[in-house]
Amino acid sequence: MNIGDVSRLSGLPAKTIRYYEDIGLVQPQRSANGYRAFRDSDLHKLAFLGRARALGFSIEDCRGLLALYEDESRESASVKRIAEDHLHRIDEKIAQLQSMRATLAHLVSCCAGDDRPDCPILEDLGAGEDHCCKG
Amino acid sequence: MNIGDVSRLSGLPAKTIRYYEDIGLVQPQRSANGYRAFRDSDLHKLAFLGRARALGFSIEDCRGLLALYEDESRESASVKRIAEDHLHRIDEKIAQLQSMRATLAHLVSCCAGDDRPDCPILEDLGAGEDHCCKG
DNA sequence: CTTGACCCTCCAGCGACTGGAACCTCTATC
DNA sequence: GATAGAGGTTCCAGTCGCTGGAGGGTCAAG
Repeated sequence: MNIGDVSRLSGLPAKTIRYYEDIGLVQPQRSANGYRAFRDSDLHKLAFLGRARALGFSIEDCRGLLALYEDESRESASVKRIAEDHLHRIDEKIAQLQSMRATLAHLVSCCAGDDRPDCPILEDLGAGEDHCCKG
Repeated sequence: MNIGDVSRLSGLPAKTIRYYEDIGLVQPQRSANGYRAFRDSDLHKLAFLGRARALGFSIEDCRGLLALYEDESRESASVKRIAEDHLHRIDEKIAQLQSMRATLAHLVSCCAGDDRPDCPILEDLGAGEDHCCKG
C-alpha cells in the first residue's frame, strides 16, 4: 500500500503519517521507487494511533500504549495507569475551562452589547474586580 | 519600574513581558542603561493582558480587547462579540473533552488493572470496537 | 574589588502537526 | 514518444505562546 491508501483507510493525513514515521511510531518499508510500502500491520498501527490520539493521548502516551499493545506479556495495570493519568489531566482541563466559562459567561451576560462604550467586560479585565450588574 | 518590579506586580514572568513587547502589546520606554522603563500605564496594560489570558483569550483577541479598552469611542458590542466567540470556542472544547472523558472513563472502568495482559483499553484502540464489560 | 542580583539580546525548543517549494514517478491518453 | 495529471519524495518554515539557556552588561552593597 502507498501512503495515499493508508491515509484513506486510517483517516490520517499523509503528512501526519510521514511525521509518525519521522518520530519512529511506524517503520514502513520502501519500494524500489522510493515510495513507502505499508503492510497491513502498519495500517493497523496507524489506526490504533488515530484512535488513541482522538482520545487525547499525547504522542508519548501513544508510543507507550503501542509498545504495550505489541507486548504479549504486558500487565493491564500498565495500560490502566496511562489511561487514568490521562483521565485526570482531562478532568483538570475540563475544570479549568469550566471556571473560565463561568467567569466569561457572567461578564458577557452583563454587557449591553450596544453602541455605547461602557463595558463590564473591559472594566473587569482592567481592574480585576467585578463591575457587573451583580457585583 | 524595571521589568522585575512589573513582573512581581503583574504576576507575569519577565520572559513573557519581553515577549509581549516583541509582538507589540506593550511599548515600554528605555532608561539610559538600556533597561526597559515601565510606566504605570504599561503595568496596567500588562495586568489587563494577564487577566485576559487567564480567561483563555488568544493573544490576537487580547490585542483587540486592549485596543478597545484604549478606545474611548468603542461600542460595547465589539467587546461582547469577541467574548461570545471565545465563549463558544470554550464550549466546544469542553464538549470535546467531555466526550473523550466519557469514552476513556468507560474503558478504564472495564480494565482489571492487574498483572494479566488482557486489556479492554488496548482492544478498543486496536479494533475500534467496544470490547468492554457492557459491549 | 568582588559578589550577587538584576538586566540585556539572541537563538533554540516545546507539541503535533501543517503548508509549501521543488522535484521524481507512474499511468493514461493522444 | 510527448504530455498531463495524480500520485509520491525531501526539506524547510510556520503555527501558538511562551520558556530555557548562553553569553554578556549594570548596579548596589560589603
